[in-house]
Amino acid sequence: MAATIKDVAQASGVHVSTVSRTFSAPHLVNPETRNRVLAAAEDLGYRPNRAARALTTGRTHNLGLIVADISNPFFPPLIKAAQAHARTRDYYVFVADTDEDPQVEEELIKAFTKQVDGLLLCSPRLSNRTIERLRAEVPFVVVNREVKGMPTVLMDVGQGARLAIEHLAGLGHRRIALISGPSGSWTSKQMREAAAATSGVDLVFLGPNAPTEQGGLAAAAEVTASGATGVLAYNDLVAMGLIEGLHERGVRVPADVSVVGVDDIVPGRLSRPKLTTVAMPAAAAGRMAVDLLLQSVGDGGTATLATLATSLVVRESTGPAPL
Amino acid sequence: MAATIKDVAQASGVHVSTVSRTFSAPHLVNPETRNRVLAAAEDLGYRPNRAARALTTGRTHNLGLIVADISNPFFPPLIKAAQAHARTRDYYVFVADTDEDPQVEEELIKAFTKQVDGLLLCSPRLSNRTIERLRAEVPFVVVNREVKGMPTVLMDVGQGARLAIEHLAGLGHRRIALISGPSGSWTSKQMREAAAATSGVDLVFLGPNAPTEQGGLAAAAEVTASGATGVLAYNDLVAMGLIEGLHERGVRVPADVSVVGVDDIVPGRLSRPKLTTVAMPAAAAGRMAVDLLLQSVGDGGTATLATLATSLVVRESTGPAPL
DNA sequence: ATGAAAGCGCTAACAC
DNA sequence: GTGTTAGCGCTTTCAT
Repeated sequence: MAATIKDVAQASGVHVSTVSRTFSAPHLVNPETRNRVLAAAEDLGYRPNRAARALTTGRTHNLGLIVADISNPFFPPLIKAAQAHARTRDYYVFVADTDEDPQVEEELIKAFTKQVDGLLLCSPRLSNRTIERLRAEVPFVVVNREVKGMPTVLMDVGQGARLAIEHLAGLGHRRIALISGPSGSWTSKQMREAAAATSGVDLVFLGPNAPTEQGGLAAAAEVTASGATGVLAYNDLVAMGLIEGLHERGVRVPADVSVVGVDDIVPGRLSRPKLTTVAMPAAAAGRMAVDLLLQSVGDGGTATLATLATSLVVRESTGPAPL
Repeated sequence: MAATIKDVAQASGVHVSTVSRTFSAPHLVNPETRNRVLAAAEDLGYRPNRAARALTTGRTHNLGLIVADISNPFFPPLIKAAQAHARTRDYYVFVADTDEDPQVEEELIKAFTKQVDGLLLCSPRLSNRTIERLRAEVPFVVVNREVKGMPTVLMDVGQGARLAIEHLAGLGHRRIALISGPSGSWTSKQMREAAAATSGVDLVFLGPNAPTEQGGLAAAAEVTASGATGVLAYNDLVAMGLIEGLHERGVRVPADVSVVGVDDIVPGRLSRPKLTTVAMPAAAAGRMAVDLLLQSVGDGGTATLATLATSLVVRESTGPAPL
């Protein structure tokens, strides 16, 4: 059995409360006793039981992060940034993957409840109603989706989509296809609306599609059939899959069709052709989300909305429209 | 405040122990009372506090999974498989990323302690000695590394490396470069030893290298300088970076040099040329690790060693040696 | 500066 | 079948 506070108290000849103080309010205890306690603790390999501590304090100093698909390269930078940032605030973040399953997502939220002080919901697949209901159990901040009355971190894909389409239009493309993601996706909706607001180009909407390489691969046929020479894909994974699919059909990128992705994931920077993309500030979003969450944990939940700007990174997958 | 067991007891006119039983041993309570309790619980939105429960039972029904770099595509399938498998056993797994930092790794282990029943250490960067010491605090199973006296899941990279080199040799390559990973890597060592045991080829050892695309990119110069026409890279990421670096120098793959990776990550299946690679059974390893951990949690820790076979997947990045 | 005692939410004997 | 009583490991008044 691991040593408990009692063992340390006994070994150092003081009462448990003194041991407790030594760890949570060292300044309140006589340096001499403190050293004795510390020595005994060291000796026994004692570490405070965080779960037990949480039971009395109501604070676990843990944060949970729930993500739909950990294998999407978009998330790791967000996760890492969140973890690193939380650490500076003396918090740990534990991650769980829902595998895109709303039911699993709900279960995970419940499993996390009471073991964390708050939850980061990244691109949640749950309905707004469910999210609002679950909210009573544990503080949330939602990333990449708008849920009213809740702290939220958004990345301005609408702006990014606009940039991308202007870039394509500037290159002479007159017919542009938009490949959307999963049907309920907030991001897709934003992109669609932003695209619809631009003028001077012919828009065709394709999808819905799986937000993966497979989804992009599958969309290749539709794209060629659409007659579009420019494509804005739901995300980089889709864009890369699409490029592959186009390649298989003998369509060259960017000579025949230009494609731009969204996210700016690492593989897109190393693929051939290197992907032109709307860069999402994933790391900044992770940090911001932690900040909002900690703040909301502290004050009981102000519904701040943070919107982060996006930018366009032009690389090799876009070029002049064919004549 | 969320409802506690006491509230439910009060609301349903029974004692807390009865409420407790309705949740942890329903068959021991009269169906009638049970329903009354359940109704009250439902009504108050009560859910047992898992942390408090753990305090008395000693079982959290959580598992922790610690990984060096969550952005390496090798891990997500392992993580997902572990999670899914654990769920069937009524366990949840929470993930943390050490960012390749041993110090962070140790901190995370300590943070997890007492909040999980056991830990999955994937490709740990800690020294064996530290791992053995920390082991007293929480049960481990180690994946992708040999630590004596501890439950371990290994993938037989040695065998895979042999396969890869034979494949290359069969293609006529006489000079083969081996790009190793981080200096302390167990995997690198296995590969090196297996390679050294093969005959009939000229081996050159390159590295150590970062286990990432950047590492591969950086190794391109060494590879061309080495005069090798065949390369076995530490992992797929390195292989892909290398191919990119080779491409930048005008070296064609596989026409001029053949490269094989290790892992069989998804991006490698979609890159150009599609990567020939040693497939690691990541999902199976995840499931196996959970099994071993749960078993070791149950019986106090038998040090089973599971070694999973690897195989060679030949795709497009390898071809006949140039004349 | 330290001790005593109550209690966080829950389970687990042990009675009845 | 259900209530009673401890107690898990820790923090936190309140005394002293």
